Parts: sequence; structure tokens; C-alpha cells
Amino acid sequence: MDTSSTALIVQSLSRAIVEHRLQPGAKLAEQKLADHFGVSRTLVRQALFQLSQNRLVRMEPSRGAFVAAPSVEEAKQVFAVRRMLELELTRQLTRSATPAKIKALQAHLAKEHAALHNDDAASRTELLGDFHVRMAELTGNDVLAEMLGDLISRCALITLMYQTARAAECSSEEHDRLVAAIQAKDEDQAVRLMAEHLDSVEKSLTFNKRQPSTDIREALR
Amino acid sequence: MDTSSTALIVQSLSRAIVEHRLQPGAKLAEQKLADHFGVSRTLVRQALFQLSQNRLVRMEPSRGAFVAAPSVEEAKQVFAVRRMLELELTRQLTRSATPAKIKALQAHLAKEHAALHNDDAASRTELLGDFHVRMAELTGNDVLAEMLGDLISRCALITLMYQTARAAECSSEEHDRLVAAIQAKDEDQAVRLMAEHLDSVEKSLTFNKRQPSTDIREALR
DNA sequence: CAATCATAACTTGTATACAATTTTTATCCA
DNA sequence: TGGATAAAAATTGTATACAAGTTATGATTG
Repeated sequence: MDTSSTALIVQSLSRAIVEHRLQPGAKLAEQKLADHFGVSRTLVRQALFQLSQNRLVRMEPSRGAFVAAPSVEEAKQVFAVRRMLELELTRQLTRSATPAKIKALQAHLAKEHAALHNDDAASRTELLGDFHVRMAELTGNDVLAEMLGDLISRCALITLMYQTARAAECSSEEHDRLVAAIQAKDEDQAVRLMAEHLDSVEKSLTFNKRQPSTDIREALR
Repeated sequence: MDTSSTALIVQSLSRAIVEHRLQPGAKLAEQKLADHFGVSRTLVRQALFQLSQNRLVRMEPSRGAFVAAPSVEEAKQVFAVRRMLELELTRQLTRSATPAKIKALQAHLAKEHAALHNDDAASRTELLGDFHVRMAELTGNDVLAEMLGDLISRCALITLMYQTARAAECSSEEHDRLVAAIQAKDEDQAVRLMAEHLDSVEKSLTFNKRQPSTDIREALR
């Protein structure tokens, strides 16, 4: 069960949604997707169901699937949960930091730096989110890592909508300082930096409160 | 999309799994379930997919679906995440407690007390878990509430496996004391009680480390 | 011309059919 | 008797068919 075909479709659609090639509110017609992927509607439906559980897709009975358009309110709630998880995560990771773990984080930072000037906004956003998942992974708690990954991809839609190249640069610098604090085993400082970092990411999000443009198209249906 | 038929099957299977009428490791054959529910395999498959994302069911390619048998290690990780969420949740709820909220919690406590002596272990476990979800709901953060609900049902399997009537009684008493502290707006005390409560629930879990009996049957396949 | 209703085209929801894989059963031989 | 092997049965994975519902089109009327 759960063959890889559907997993492939899920991955492909996830990327398209998070990278904004599919706009929030866009209709995801089963037959069109089936034709595009060269499979039957059966597999497409499975993929859409899965995506709807990740909150990347919203399903309306008898009307079909649409790219999700999470509200600012929902994003705020997601950030509140992230704060709960990540402040404690930072504390634990700082306590249990080893040279190997620090090295792993620094390797990720290097990727971020490279992406900052070369790559597109989607890649940047993905890498900036991955940093947080890496931290979670380094605590050894797989459940936590998976959960955080879901939370982060869940509002990647929104962050991408508002995040500018400048904001991405800020984020990356904040990551740098955070890793430095972890390396110095300065627990309070690390937690403080993480708190500020999450605040700053959320601020850049709620600053501009207008709904995404596709809501219009949805509102007029 | 996502008609209520599959939702009904999901609910029915969830209850059966959490209430231990379906043992961990048990095979969930699609046709048998389809016959039982009087629908086609299509709907059963959708339900099983959904349950596998909740981690109540495990899917093996070409071999089918089985009732999940989460390891003690996984349960520990889930508890670690719960601790991150619920300690902060308790802090926030204590700060924002109103008479109406206290009343809602006390109403739930009353249900627990009634269930303690009358109902079966499954109902008790469900109510004891629901208490935590109610607390989350009272913070107004739907994302948090949903997430916590998933986490709690995710290891309801295990807690039910080890939790005795005596342990349930303890839990309920700990809930009582927790609500009292919230009512008294004693933030530190409330957080301390919640920490102790989660510890005690987890302790009663890891005390007996033997794997569930069905693992044998699975191991010999 | 605008609004409304009826019809047609399309889309989703469910069931069934069929191919591919796994599990079971039965047979054979040492 | 016991273990390997091959055939049969059962189960999963995918596609297709059909019914039910939704959206689009167009005619009709005020």
C-alpha cells in the first residue's frame, strides 16, 4: 500500500504550491492533473486527500480541491505553536550541543548563504524553513522534527507571499547569530535569539495584512 | 469532495483502535472492512490512508494496512512534544483564565469523576485525554488544539495498554489540582502541576516495558 | 437588455473490473 | 516426517465505468 506514485504526485504538487507556481485558491481539477501526470484520477485523488491533511489543499464537498489560502489568523496560530516548540527546542539543543551537531548546522548555514544571492525566492524560503527542521532533527526527536516540518510548510504559502529578499537576508543573519550562541553554549542568549527571530518572521508577515490577490477570484465565484 | 462516508469510517475505525477492540498489529483487510461498512473498497482505502497519516494505522506496500503499534521510544518522543506544548499552554491559560473558562474545565472534571467509577477503561482514557484538548481549545488557538488532539490520540494506543483504573484515578485527581491552581491564578504552581502530571502519565507508561502481545504475531510473519 | 429558468457539458463521488503481487495450500521428493 | 516448490486463492494497486451533483450555456420572457 501507499505506493510511490502517489508520493511523487504529492511531492510535485507540494513544491508547486509552496513555490507559488500554483496560486492560493486555484482549482485543482482531478482529470487535468491526472492527464498531466499520466495516471488515473484514482492516484490524483489519493494525493489530493493527503495534501488536504497537510493543509496545503482545501477540499469542498462535490466542488473539488483548491490550493489552500491560509488566513493571517491561522498563520498567527501556527507561529504561536512554533514558538512553544522552538524555544524549548533551542534550549535543549544548546544544552546537548556537540561539535558534530554544530558542524551540521554550520553546513546548513553555508547553503543558506549561497542561496541568498543566487537562487529564487522559493529556494530561499525552503532553505530558511529547513534550518528549523534541521535543529529539530538534531535533538533526536523525530516526532518533533516531522511536526515542525508540517507547521513550517503549512504557512510557507504565506511567508512566501510576503517575504522579500531583504527579509530573507535578515532571517539568514539571525540564523547565523543563533548558531553562534548555541556553539557558545549560551542557553539564555540562544533562546532569546530564537524568540526574536520568530517574532521578526511573523512581523514581516502581519505587517501587510491584505489578503492574497487570488482571494478576489475566489470571492467572485 | 471528502464526503462524510469516509469520515464516518475513519471515526468508527479510530474508536475501535483507540478502544482496543482492534489490537495493535491487527490486519485491516480492505474487502472485509468494505463488507462490514457496506461500501466499496474505494471508501475504505480513503479512510485507511487518512488513518495512516494520523499514525493510527501503518501501511506496508503491497501488504496492506495494520493497526499501528507505536514503540515506547515513539511514545516518549510524543510526550516530549506534549510537554513543550502543554507547559506553555498551561502558563497562558492561567494568565487568561476567566470564570467562564474555569467553569468549562470544571464541567469536564465532573464528567471525569462520573466516568471513573462507572465506565470502561476506553471511555476513561478518552475523557482524560479530552481534558488536555479542552485546555488547548480554551486558549483560542485552534491549530494547537487540533495538534494536541492528534498527539494524544496517537499514543492513546499505548496509554490504554498500560493504564490501570488506579492510574486513571491519579490522573483525574491531578486534573483537579491543576484546575484549582489555574483558578487561583497561581501560574508557577499550575505549570509545575502540569509537568508533574505529564511525568506521571509517562512514568506509568514506561514502567512496564514489554511490547504488546501482538508484536509476537507480527514478528513471526 | 437583464434576469430567470431549462438544458447540456463537465466534475466529482462511488462502485466495479482487471492486472500484479502476496499469501495460502497442496504436492512432491529426500 | 519435513522442507522445498508450484499451483491456487486471496489481496492489493490502478484504471475505468457510471451515477449524482455542479457549473456553464443558451433560450425565453418581462
